[in-house]
Amino acid sequence: MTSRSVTEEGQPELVPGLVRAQVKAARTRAAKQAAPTAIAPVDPVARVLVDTGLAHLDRVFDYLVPASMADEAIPGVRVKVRFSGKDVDGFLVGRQAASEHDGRLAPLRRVVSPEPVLQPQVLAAIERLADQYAGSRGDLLRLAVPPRHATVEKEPVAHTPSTPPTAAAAWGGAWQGNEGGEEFLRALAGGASPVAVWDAPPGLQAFADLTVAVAATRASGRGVLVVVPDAHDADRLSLELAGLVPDHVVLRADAGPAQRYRDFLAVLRGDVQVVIGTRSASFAPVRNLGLAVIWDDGDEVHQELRAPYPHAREVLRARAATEGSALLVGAHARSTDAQVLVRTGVARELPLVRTAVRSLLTVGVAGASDHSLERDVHARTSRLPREAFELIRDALARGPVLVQTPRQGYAPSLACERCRVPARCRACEGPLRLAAATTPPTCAWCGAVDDAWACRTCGHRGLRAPVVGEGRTSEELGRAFPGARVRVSGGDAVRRRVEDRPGVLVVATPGAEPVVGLERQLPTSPDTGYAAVVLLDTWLALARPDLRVREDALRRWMNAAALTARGARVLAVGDPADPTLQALVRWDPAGHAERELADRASAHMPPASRLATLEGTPGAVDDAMTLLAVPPGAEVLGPAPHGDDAVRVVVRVPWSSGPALASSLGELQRLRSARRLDPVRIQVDPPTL
DNA sequence: TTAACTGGAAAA
DNA sequence: TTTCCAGTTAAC
Repeated sequence: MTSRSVTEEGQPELVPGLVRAQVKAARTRAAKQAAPTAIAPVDPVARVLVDTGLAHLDRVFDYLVPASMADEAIPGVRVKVRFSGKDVDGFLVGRQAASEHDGRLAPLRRVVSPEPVLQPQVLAAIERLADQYAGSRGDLLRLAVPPRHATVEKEPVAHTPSTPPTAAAAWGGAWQGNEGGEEFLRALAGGASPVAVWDAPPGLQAFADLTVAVAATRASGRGVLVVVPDAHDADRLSLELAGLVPDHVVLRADAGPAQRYRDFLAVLRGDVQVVIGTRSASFAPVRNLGLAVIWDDGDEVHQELRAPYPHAREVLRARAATEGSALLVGAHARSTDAQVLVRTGVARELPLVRTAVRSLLTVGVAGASDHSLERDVHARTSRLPREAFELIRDALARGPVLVQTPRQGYAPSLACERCRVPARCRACEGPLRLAAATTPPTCAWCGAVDDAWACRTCGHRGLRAPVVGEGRTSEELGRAFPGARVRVSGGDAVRRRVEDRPGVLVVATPGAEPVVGLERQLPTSPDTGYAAVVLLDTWLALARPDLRVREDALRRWMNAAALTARGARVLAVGDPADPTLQALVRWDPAGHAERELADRASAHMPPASRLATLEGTPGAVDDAMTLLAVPPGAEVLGPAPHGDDAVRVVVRVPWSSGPALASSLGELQRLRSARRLDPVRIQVDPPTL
């Protein structure tokens, strides 16, 4: 106060810089109060989605647009606004002439960037997903819009002229393996938007078909978004697309923030209209989206791990529905979720042409039943029935051979040799393991050594190792086929490619199977691929106590079998009477999905029924359940202990009550947030329990 | 962060 | 009944 007046009077200052700054600030403040900022002449009200992190405030709030921001404050831009005393981030989602709000409106503080990063179509999909997953728009926005990178935004736009769509003449021969395939293509090319479940034929040609579907959509002037499980698939598809649709981009989740934002802007600005990527790409703002594709939707990596845990298939479904685009759910093995789309009439199916499959490969089962194990010396010593041994030996002479062996840790690692009951620790019931071939069995939990183990069920003293890692399998196979070059892929040493030559024996865990051919090279013909594929220990893949074991096992087997060359043989080692193995032998993805769905229906399990989980401290979950208005016909299971001092409740409803359940859960989240209750983690449609 | 609102107790 | 205060709630 005194120092200010001193300055006004022009007398000497003690701290000149500081005093001058204070005076300046005071004058600015005064000026602001005297002349309130001018408001934009047209549509002065901005609708803003404010990121408060609070579920009950997850909606738009109105702000005034200062005249200075009139041109930049367009729908989709990031803004800063004052919200209950704090500066918070938000997205401007609309402009209008007036507000419904009867209080005073605060002005926008700042338009953070002129880029309209939140496109209205993407917002529409987010609204839908927020309802479906009882989640907040804010959480979904974090998944949909990458963090801003100012430097990248200022980079000059490299304008590459878009390549004209390819002529239909180049599509000959594609989609012959599926009933209704050509019709689907014609619909895409003609600008229509079919929704289809595609049973992709085995062989490396599936991505060639996919490429043609992309080209057909481009020919109608529309954009395409393809979501694949991992970066290897993205690279392979990108390679396939290079010929027909060179103008595409691969969005990489593992790229740095700058590259991610650069690619995002290229898509946003319409520089590229064909996008490939993993699940985080499912929100990419592709211009004039004509086709959304999810490849291998049964792969668990399509499940988002951040709230509200949307599945990429559901994100693409929302995108296709709100943008009126086509949707293709494609895989070698049909998921039960895809089957629901078929069953409910949402999607038409593109089933396999039986004769086409028969010309591509033959599948057999080598019975490793107890009976044949006793007769077959090979099976006893190396888990490899004679039939499999002979197939590998013969096929190695023609080309590379793939042996798929279940991943370590699928099941307890030691079991009774005779009755196969898992071996457990006498002290703590933990699973027994072998650290090395020469050490005695040791408990994986408490470390107790048990060198005098005997089976508690049958008294037998012999142990077998049902889960043999790819390391030991490769040793065994190396001994069985001394001339072969053994290549191992799995764990953290995944091999993408393997050379196309006879004598190469690949041992891989499910999902880590290398593709035959060179890294930057397309399959040269339908004859590229493994000469044979052997699936070991199939009973083990079916032994997991998981709701989706069967569909997951068939998916992993079919994906491995699909890497074969035309005319190859596939042999599964397992029980010939098992229905899932029979579906593999008949190559019947649709029938298996239908039977699995029927089983789930009779067991009231998803996706035939729909469920949601609520997790949290016992008190929080209890409060939540009191507040939750469950729809009629709902069953509440639990609470059951879940992790350290947390419990979980499962709410199950008939399929038709899914939306009602989601809406009750959304209401619950808003109520909880408004009352500041302890957090509860809610997951709608969790893939497994 | 803060203004507006609520409800209960004290003052009139 | 009015006034005051503390705690709660909405938040543009």
